[in-house]
Amino acid sequence: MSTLARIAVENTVYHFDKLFTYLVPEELYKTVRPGVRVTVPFGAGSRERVGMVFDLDGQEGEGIKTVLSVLDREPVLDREGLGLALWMKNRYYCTLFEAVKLMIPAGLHFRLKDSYVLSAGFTDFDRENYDGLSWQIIMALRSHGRAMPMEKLSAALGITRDCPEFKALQAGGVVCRVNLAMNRVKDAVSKMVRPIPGFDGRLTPRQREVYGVLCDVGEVSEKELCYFTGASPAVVKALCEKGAAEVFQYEIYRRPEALAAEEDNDDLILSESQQKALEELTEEYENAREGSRCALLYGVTGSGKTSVYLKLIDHVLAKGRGVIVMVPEISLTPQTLRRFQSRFGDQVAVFHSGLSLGERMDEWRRVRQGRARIAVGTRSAVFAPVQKLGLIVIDEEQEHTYKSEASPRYDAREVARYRCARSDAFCLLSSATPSVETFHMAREGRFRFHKLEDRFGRAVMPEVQLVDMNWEDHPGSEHAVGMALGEALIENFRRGKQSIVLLNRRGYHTFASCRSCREVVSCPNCSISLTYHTANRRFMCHYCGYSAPLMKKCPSCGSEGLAFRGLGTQKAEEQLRELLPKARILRMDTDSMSGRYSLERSLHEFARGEYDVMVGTQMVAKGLDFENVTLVGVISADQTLYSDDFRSGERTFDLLTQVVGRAGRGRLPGRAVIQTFAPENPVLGLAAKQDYFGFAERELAYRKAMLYPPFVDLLVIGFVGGDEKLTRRSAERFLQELEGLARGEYAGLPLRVLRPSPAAIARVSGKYRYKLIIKCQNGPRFREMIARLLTAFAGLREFRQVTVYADPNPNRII
DNA sequence: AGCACGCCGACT
DNA sequence: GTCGGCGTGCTC
Repeated sequence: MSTLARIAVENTVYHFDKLFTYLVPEELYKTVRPGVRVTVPFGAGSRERVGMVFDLDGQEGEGIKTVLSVLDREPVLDREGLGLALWMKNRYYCTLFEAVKLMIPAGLHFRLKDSYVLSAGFTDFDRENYDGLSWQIIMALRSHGRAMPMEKLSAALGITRDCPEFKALQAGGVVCRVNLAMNRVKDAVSKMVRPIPGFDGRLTPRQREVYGVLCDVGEVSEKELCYFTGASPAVVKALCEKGAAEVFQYEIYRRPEALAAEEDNDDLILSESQQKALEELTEEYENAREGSRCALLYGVTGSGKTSVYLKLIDHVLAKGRGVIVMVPEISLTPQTLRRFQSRFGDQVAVFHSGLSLGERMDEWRRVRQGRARIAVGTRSAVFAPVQKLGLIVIDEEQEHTYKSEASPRYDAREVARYRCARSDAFCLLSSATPSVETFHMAREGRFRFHKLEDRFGRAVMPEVQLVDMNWEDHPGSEHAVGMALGEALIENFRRGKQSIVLLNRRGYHTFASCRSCREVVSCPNCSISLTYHTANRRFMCHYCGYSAPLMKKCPSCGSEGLAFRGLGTQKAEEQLRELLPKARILRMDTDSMSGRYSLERSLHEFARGEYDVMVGTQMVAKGLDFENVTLVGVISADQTLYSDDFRSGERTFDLLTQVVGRAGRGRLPGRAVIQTFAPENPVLGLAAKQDYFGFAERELAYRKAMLYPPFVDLLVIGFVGGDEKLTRRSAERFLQELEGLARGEYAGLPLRVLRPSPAAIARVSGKYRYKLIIKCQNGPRFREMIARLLTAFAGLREFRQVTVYADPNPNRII
């Protein structure tokens, strides 16, 4: 009979994180189970912390402490979730509790508040024995009754944790410290009432009336019952006491989005190629053997990939299994959601960053209890506690948003594959422009490749025109819209059709530079220029949040000649208005779409034809489906090409393909005009031809030659510190240690390490950043070596002021 | 990241 | 002879 439990503890740091063994006291035998959270004493001061029970094993040993309390009645994680946390620690160099936190909605997180009470045996209420402040503390605690959080004590008496009188009271055993586990959000419960049928006892007229209503409706909330009958809660109470009704707690599920009014009962009609893909996928889903639990659905924009997987989901649900659908943030539009909700109704739970804590918690519970069997959402939806998982769909799998850029730096696509392997589920990647990594795997036969090469219905691929802006009259001048695009926009407007204009991200920034000293206005804390925001008339730093009001004089030389460069969406909107004075123009960017529902409303209005032109940043490029859009314009295609990152070609191709794909989705043919200063660039040429395969071959050849993924795995080690020299030396030292291990104990691992160098943005928030790029094969032995290095490095006193982190397969090299 | 332990200097 | 500075090491 085991009395030990192995527990992951919160707020540990990577280099000493592990499962800690605790003794389970007899009175907690029944409640301490894997997957429940407990509080445990931790560290030299045995301060109370939250922990997650992983298992009931453990080795008896020196200095084992005892579990203090249990926080959950029911496990919040199952065996699979616990296994996933262990896997994530190993793979992403995070702590176990960090991984655990990802799988539990924030609304269920506990925060321990340190609080104080008078000691149980304390009776010495003799004022003479205390100084003024001590007496005030005693009185405050006595009148409060319950445990009093430190913040309340501070607010009431102005004391701090380490004020001498307060410490003395603790040392003297008068006051003792306890911890309150606070849930961040209250449970969304309401008092429900239901009748006990066939009651024939005596009732007052009022009670009889209420009982009648209750029998008609069945279950209602007490509030509603009183509202409809005009009775008071006292009547309900009386009914319960007489045995005519009973009350129970019911969780109200707050739905993130209202269900669509129009029901989609029509069965989807698939084209021949969709039907073929569906049949193959269904067959594969049923007969998948070990190792082929993944497939790629490649389909050109507008080919109807969603319809295929909606049908596949039908099949999976019919077999009694659950589904996760991941979509990139950018295309989690109300349009997409509505398709799922109108088809699957309440079975769908939604997860994304726009939900409130309570909403996310409610959705999580519905999934955990099996009341919703489809989880739709962004990156974090991969952790949804779907029961009997049968399928994970990753829509637009190449999107960078699936990789977390903050710790734990997990990749939701990898987590998806891991979960599928564990649950014997099927993983479907879907895209019009698969990442070259995925394309490579499919081509190597690692998983099957299904193609939809034609647009759905009668729609055809748009005709694309690449315009060389070097021949425009005023190259690089204020005029964003060139002749060809301008004429196309006018023509399209004249024909009563809608247009979408994309302004590429980089060009969207407006920065200022001085006409006399040429200095660019930049952030004092970061090595980056400040961006001017018209909305608040301030210069802002997108990295550290620094901002400064619009200035007249140049901050470095003091002359009054600041010139604004770059083109913002507002500027583009103005130019479009000049060009098309009668057109109704909708500007879409994060500034104008800040409200929670303004995006949805704008899209709806655009769909209804209340606008002629939509202009915006990347948010107009993806996922939108309007059949009256027949023209797409790209103001400057080059910007993403110039970043010196190995994925820049891929990002450009993806963006252009996606935005071009917005045109001609209905019956009318579409066209696209792409403006560029580098028309000879092969990536642009291939994008204009919509030749994904040509692009992928070319890109793979480049990746192979330069030794980039998928031919190697990348691991970037980041170093951040306040002192530049020290930060650089820490990177050099890490390299030295790495070389030691790689030549010694870990000899033979395929490895290539680039010399440490400053990050692309060398300084952020006043801290210097260096990086070490490791090209490797990310296997268990390699990870073990890195884990050892990270642990050892944390022990080096010399570099205490430098923080180190490891980022496997980053989106971009910092 | 805390927190205690321990080894040196300034004080009653 | 003791209190407390912070440098060093551990966390069941």
